[in-house]
Amino acid sequence: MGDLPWPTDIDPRVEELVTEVIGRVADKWTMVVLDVLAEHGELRFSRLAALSDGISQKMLTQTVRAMERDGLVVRTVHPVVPPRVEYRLTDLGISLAQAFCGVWLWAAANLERIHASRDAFDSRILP
Amino acid sequence: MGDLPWPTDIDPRVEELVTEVIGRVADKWTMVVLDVLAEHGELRFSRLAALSDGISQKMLTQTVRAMERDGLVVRTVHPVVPPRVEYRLTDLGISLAQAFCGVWLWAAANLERIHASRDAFDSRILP
DNA sequence: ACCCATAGTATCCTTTCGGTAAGTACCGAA
DNA sequence: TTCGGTACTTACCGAAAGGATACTATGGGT
Repeated sequence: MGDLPWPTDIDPRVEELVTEVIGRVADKWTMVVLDVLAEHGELRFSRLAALSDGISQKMLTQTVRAMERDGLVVRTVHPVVPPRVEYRLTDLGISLAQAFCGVWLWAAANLERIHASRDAFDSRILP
Repeated sequence: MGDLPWPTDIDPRVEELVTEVIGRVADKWTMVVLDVLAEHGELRFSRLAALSDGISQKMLTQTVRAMERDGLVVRTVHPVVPPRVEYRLTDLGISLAQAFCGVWLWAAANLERIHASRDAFDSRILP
């Protein structure tokens, strides 16, 4: 085994950093926001909230700030009243969205297998 | 905008299910275990624990059980004493590992950009 | 003088996460 | 008879995530 199509001989120090970055970035809301911004381009806060189904204002602010810090989105504040703030992906954010595309497609393609497996597992252990 | 290289016209009901699956699967420990099993093939519980750096016994049991339920790993119990339990990825698990490969490579390739962005962000808002 | 809209903060509170530590079952070896 | 080795399970507890709600700042319109 170990013959998967990617390098396995990575510096463990780098591996640790990568794990940390993935843990940060592979969060539910980050992926949703990433997806929404990838599909719709630049969006204002309230529109982004409406499109990110189920997110709370607090979580959206938090998510989008962390993404800005990581260089995934740019946040443009227009000094007007009422406030107008626009969010869009950076090149880095777009490249991450493309990387996640594989996971997204995998999930879509295997939805039924996963649910079938869950049902089988549950009826195996519960009466 | 919206000209990203994947379909955007998905049934919202499916989209919701996909989000749920991704949320389930894109968990820190699941990704670590997935990676370890992809690299090492079949492993016993204690070896898997040792290779999944930083995980507790409880979390490993929990993670691996959820993965079994979702059909990502098979758990083989050998009825011997002391107990011997082996874990390996299913085809579904392997395909997920491959899908995440893109994210992994992205993280490895952009580590420095991310940390640079964080440093810049932090020195911009903190004194 | 008052109201509105937007993009937040701040606060409270509940749920979940996750670590430690202890207990369990089993049988063969000493 | 007691010990050891493996793979758990259970109980407990503090930390952190995350939802709901209320509050803030601002200036233009009426």
